Amino acid sequence: MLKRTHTCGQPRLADAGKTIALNGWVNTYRDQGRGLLFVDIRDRDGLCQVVFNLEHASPELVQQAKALRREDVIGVRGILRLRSGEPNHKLATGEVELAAEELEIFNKAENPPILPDDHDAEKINEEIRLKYRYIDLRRPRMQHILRTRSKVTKLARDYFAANGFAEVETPLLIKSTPEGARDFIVPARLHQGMWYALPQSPQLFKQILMVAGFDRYIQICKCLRDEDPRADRQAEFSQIDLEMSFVEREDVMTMMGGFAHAVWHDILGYDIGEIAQMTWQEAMDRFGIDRPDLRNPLEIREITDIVAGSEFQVFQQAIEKTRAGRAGCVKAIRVPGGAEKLTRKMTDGYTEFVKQFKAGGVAVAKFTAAGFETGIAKHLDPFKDALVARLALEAGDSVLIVADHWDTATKAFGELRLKVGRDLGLVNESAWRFLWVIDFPMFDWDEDGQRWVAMHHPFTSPNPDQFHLLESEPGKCLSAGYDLVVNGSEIAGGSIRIHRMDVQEKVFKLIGLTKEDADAKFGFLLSALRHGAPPHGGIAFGLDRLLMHLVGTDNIRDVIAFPKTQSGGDLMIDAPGPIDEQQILDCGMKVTLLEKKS
RNA sequence: GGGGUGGUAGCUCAAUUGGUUAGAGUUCCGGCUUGUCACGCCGGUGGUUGCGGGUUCGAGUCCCGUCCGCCUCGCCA
Repeated sequence: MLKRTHTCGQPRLADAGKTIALNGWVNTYRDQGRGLLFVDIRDRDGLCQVVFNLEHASPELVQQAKALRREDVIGVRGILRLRSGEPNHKLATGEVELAAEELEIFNKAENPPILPDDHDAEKINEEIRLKYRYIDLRRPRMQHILRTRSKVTKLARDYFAANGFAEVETPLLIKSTPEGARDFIVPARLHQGMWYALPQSPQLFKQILMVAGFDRYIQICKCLRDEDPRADRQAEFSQIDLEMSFVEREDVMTMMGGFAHAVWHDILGYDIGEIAQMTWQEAMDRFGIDRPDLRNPLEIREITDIVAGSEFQVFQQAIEKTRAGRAGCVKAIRVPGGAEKLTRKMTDGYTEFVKQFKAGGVAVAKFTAAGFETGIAKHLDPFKDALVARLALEAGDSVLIVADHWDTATKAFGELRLKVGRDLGLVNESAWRFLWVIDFPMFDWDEDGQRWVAMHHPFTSPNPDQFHLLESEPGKCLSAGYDLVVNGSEIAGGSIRIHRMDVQEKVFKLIGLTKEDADAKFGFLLSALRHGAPPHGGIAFGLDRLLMHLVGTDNIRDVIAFPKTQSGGDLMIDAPGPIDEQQILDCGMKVTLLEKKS
């Protein structure tokens, strides 16, 4: 085998005169005629031009070189030299070329369905790219992304090892749990009729590792949730998962903040500085979402108190609504300069936009020196002074208003705020805005189930000053949870956990788990908590989403080597697929598909 | 489960109101070409219009069903 002396991106002018050898793929070939043939050879770190001077070559070499085609895998040996023609400044190796004397064709390639070219890739159907992933991954962009991913995981292991963390693997075949996402399930051959579940996270195992005295644990692990994917969500995804003993909220946040600092510093050369903090309530009130994008300057203001006396039916009806113990509300966004920037077509579109979040629509008015104009101006005029003060209105602004249930108005406006910000170009796309969101409620009221559900997960502890509310006013009890948000995207989330059995039992009871259920599902946890559980807490970093930010993509499939489609398929291996009947029988089962409801 | 959108040559796209033999660029194949680098020039191959029905003298185009990709609501403790 003709083995390389350099990778394809390495040769430089300083190496000129040396005999070197390269291994790689034929990126392009440019046949100049009887005597001259250029081949760009590509490997993981770049391109190098190879030139064949065919007049002085053996007939075998001429024949082989002439037959080279894209994606053939070759080895070339020859003398590296300064290019005779103009240098190519687009290539790191652009000043030199390899004058080929020896060529070994390791493998001829069939005419490739797609070419691993970043220039083309943007246009190619992702479906084709996923089917031929082994070609798509040859692209410099994809190589860069997956190598960045590798750098991040190495950085995580180094950083946390230096801070006393031990990497421990937790099992993939575990038990289904009632709360949370749908589990992927696996039949248990040795216990016919029983099922394993694949983990949604190593949550309980890492807590038990704390009980087991490991003090500080980390794992870079796969988590699986059988829910529908999105552009930034896959059923199978990766976490940098950690847990610490003898800590309070701030200790975990400092540790994880330090890691975020190291990542942005080492990968992007960017100093993220001090990470700001905001309570969940403030985030919801000002931004309508628990992961505010602080690059967007628009803010939401509640004006329910101001317009409470309004005759306007829309306001009246909204305020009279109640749900989940919260009164309806009227909220407003001031859009600076909106009188000119927001067209009728845009604002009509906003009404359509918020309907997908169940809101009735968006009311609009312009504000000028003379007062409110257009839209619902006459319903706002009576409250002009108070509204100007609350919203800091200036002439030329527009006001967008949503009146509805609190949760509906909050959600709709939270999403609309992002859309308006994008539409008007108010978001500085190049900025990094980090934020810790803290003081989440412990529980959400579930109208359908008529019960409390854990907002984070049921092992989250109340904040130290909140324990007295746990039973008396669970809806007001705040948790010791924390989410790390960057540019409106949640990249990490965690909490201080409950380490006392009596507290854990109370929470289980509150979310409607009977003692029998709790024992059946989580008896091992309760037992562990009885046998010397230290105060502990942890956090998990979403590795895929982290990478999306670092490499600048809004498609999670770009940062996963072999991702799945929205229907959970792998287009390369054509999964999922059928299995042999014997495999099913081995599990003591037979399969009967139910009729699809029409 | 719902909403939206797309599927035509290996790839990226076009095809007027339902109307001739479904075109173009690129890849690929052949020829030419000694300094190209998205090489260039000439010629050629290449089609189950996702799949299955239907309407029609005639369907890429209209209708019904179905599969697949993407975006999204629900969902994602």
